[in-house]
Amino acid sequence: MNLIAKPDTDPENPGVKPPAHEQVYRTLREQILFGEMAPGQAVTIQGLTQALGVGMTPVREAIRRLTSDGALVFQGNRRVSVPQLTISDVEQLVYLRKTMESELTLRAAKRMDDAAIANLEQLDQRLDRAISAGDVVGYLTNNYLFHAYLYEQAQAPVLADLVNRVWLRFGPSLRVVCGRFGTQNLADHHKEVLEALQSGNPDAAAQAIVRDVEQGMQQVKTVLTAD
Amino acid sequence: MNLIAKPDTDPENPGVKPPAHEQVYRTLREQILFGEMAPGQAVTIQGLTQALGVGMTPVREAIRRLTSDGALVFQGNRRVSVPQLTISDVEQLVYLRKTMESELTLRAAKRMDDAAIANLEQLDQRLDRAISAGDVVGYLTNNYLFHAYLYEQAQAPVLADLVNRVWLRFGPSLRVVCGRFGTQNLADHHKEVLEALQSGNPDAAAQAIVRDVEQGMQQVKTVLTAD
DNA sequence: ACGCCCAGAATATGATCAAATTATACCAAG
DNA sequence: CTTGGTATAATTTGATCATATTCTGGGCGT
Repeated sequence: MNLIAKPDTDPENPGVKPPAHEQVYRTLREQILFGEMAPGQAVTIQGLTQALGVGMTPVREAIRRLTSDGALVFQGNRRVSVPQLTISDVEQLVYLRKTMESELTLRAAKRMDDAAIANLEQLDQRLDRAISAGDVVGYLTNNYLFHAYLYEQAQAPVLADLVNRVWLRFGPSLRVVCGRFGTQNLADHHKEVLEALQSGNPDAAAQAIVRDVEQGMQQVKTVLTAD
Repeated sequence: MNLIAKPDTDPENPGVKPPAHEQVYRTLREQILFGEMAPGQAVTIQGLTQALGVGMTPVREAIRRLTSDGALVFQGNRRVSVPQLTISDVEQLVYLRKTMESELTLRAAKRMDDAAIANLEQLDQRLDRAISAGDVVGYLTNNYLFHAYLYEQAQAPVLADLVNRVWLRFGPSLRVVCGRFGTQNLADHHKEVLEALQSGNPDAAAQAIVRDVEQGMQQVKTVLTAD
């Protein structure tokens, strides 16, 4: 075994360098999740090879994964684009989010200790700061991180995986919501979630998440019907 | 021998030839779904290029889609293999199947007319013939087709898409179930579903599907604990 | 308006490089 | 002398790129 220091500067997983197609996937995924791509926007392979400075094979693989995730859609002929949600889509996503995210919250609440709850509270404070500053990308990022950390505590990777897939579908639409309402008017129910966790009431936490989902998705539906 | 269907003999969409990566994806997907691949089995890119007679780029894209589906898993290093389910995985899949498939059945039952119910009954009869003949692949195929046709009637593509993803996860394990129990002992609750549909009782149909899911998943869990 | 032609983009292959697993040889200990 | 382990060599496999081919879509001419 070689114990000599490696010139690898990966902060998260030292010694392991993710392949290019993995990096391209993560980059595009974040751009979609945090509203840097608009619904209906076309995505071309050659455009991404130039923008990201990699070959086309990694780009192709990333696009395949994202289409399988529902984050991108085939446009019949061989074009892909960011999906535009219909009312029916949103209504199905609401059902999925309510059932799966409440279940995840229930499981997480039964497992979280004080340190984990404190971590979650810290994430929510960052979210509040982003809202106060009117930072749209910061809002979307920290809102996602809040939910993702909560669901990670449930120790249910299969469920969490599907929820992530669902989030990828309405990510681009969230950006449109912020553009219409602004970050100031985006009240959430995270405080209720935290209070329920601190008082050891899993059912109350799950119900608060359901309210959070309903309120957020209602805004998406409002923006869609406005077109 | 080329394992991929010829483009000229495409039965579904005449005149349109799907690209190679799409055909590779469908081929592998069916092999996983219908038990032609064993849990834990390694999947190599170069092996598939030779077996399917195509280049490596289409194979890579198909593998990326399948890993995103959860039908294949990264093995830490850059190898992929057919996943081996844990008890926790199965338990999460049970929750997902019960909530999503009962919802889909509910929606389908409210929409289906007599012709659609007759089609479903015909699919169930084919399933019975496969069981009588001891045809394992025929059983798995027709069982999938029964559920897939039912859920398709719900006109809820987002929900149906996620259910498909869930099925891909336990597909390989179903083959093991058949190997242990044989097709003769695989009672299902399809007749109850059909009766509920014919008598116009959506709730009863959904409850019958829940029983079908519970019974099938119980067998998977039994096989897993036997190891 | 209809059909043909051309530019551009996507598909697919093979070649090349890098990483990992397997095989082999060598050394040491019992 | 055999056996266990480790280090090294060889083969297999994965990752990436550059290139050739095919197809879609728009523009031009009739």
